[in-house]
Amino acid sequence: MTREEYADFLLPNVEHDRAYYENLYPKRNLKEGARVVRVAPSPTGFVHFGTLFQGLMDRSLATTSDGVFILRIEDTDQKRELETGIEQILDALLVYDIPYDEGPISREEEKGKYGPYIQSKRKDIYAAFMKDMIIHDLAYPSFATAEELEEIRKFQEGRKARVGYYGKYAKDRYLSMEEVVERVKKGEKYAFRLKSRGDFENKVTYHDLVKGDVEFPENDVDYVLLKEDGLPTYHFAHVIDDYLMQVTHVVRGDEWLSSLPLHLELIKVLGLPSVHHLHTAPLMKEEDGIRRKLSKRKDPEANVYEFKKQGIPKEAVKEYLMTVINSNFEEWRGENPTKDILEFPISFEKMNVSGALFDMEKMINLSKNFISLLSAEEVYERVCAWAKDFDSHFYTLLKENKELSIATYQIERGGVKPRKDYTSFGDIYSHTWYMYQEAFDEEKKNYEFDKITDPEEIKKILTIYLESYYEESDDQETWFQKIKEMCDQLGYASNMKEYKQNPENYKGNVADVSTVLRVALTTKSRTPNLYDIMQILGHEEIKRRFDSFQKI
RNA sequence: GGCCCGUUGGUGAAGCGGUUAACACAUAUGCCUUUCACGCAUACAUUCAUGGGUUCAAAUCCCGUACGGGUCACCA
Repeated sequence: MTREEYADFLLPNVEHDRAYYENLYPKRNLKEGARVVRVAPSPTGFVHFGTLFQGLMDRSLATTSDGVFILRIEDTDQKRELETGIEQILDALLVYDIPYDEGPISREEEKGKYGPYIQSKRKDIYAAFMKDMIIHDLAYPSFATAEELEEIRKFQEGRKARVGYYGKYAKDRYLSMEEVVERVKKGEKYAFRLKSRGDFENKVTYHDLVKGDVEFPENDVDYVLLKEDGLPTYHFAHVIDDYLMQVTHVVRGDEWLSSLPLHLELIKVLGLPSVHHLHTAPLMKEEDGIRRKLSKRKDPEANVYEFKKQGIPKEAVKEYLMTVINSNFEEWRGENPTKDILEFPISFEKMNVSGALFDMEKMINLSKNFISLLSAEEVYERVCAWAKDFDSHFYTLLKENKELSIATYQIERGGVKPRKDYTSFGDIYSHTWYMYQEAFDEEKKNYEFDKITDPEEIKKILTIYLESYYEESDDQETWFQKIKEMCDQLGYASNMKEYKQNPENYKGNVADVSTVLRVALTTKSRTPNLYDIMQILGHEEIKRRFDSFQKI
């Protein structure tokens, strides 16, 4: 039996050979230095923050070098696959506006000439490569069951030996073709393993673009490459895909660093051109004094959907991500406040090596700043889009009160010192509900009177103000002048400096009186400019709110 | 346990043999102000995990230790 016949026997019905696929894809015609990168999530749960992190990094790396950004779905684990996993990934990249040049656009359709981009559709390709490996005696079928592997492990642990299927422990690598054929014919199940030629005693160094020089022993473990179900493991699949898709830079989380020796051996043994690697540190979370990776299971903030739900603008999320990816981003942003985030010259050297703590405060700050720079109309558009999905009550309010909403967002917006009190779109209602008549009547009111709390005094101020001083057509200066006049009449200081010098001469000051008006109208002691609020509410509504207060 | 990687303020970090150890977020105080937010000002690492070495000189180079993280699957 020749090795070719042997390979045919083990992998029948494989339509094409390795060379066929190698000639199938045209060589990419890119300019010098162009980077071809890919993000390769597996559809096994909600979309992790890390996927977005890597997606943005890849998009940036590709864009700044006139390269290509590929989305590839790694769905070779059928047990863990989620039904809507692929859709969620596609949706997340769409929502966060991280476009890819090649990849699936739905479960059936895709764009790009180097596909398929969903690994489960590439089964034949992996089989073709495996067949080639069998012919060249680089891999072998292994019948080892989970129980047998467990036994080997226990034995190794008992002797304090390194665990794993390697060297003399890898019994099946010594099987003859005849023995294999016999066992296969008996119906025994098998997977394909690498026939490693590495030597653990041999140290090699590799230059990772993020981690720098890394030294480790050669791989000598016969890892499974093709599983019993015919699907490849990650190690086998990504090496072949990255080769066929002509990826130049493998960007991935640093949990992969320890399997780099295996990947380097595969690349070498298959005779593939070398690629650059970037092993990036994960986002961490600190809890009870210990740091750990942001976890899908335990941390809601690891789910990208959470940010959408909270109403944090996608731009702010990306800005935050970029500050973690390259720490000099903020400096650049300071100098280029209006440029597209993808114009930032991202660099390998600046990528963080250790693993940053996820900082929600920082993200909120970025969100706040971003929202403060939008126009009132933009805020309205965005908050509507958010409320449509997450707050139907607010959504109807917004739709029925477009002018009023925009006028409200206009308060202290624009100019060099824009107001920054909205931390997210989800936060806006709590700052603005009192502007809507309907909401004002519905909400449970907790009047936050501060200095002046005597109900009779408050009622007196409101009555006198409305009867003798309030004039809707007044400009802000006149409006305030009149409040001051009222203060003088009622024994409150109209001049703050004077009041500070001799507080005992007065019942209170103009700030205290303003607070009474503010609270009576909004229930809150802290609001944006009161004059603007009163202009928007209008005479009638002001009177209505004052009157309703008189009854309490 | 083996093998890798890391350690500069509360957080992200700049720093690449000689610096008052940048900057941003957070925190505190003050100023401004009709409230709040904004803005402005000031404060916050007597020291770069730790011990030793090299050097005229170390956060920066070397070695050890401690601590933290990752990984040791027919999961990715």
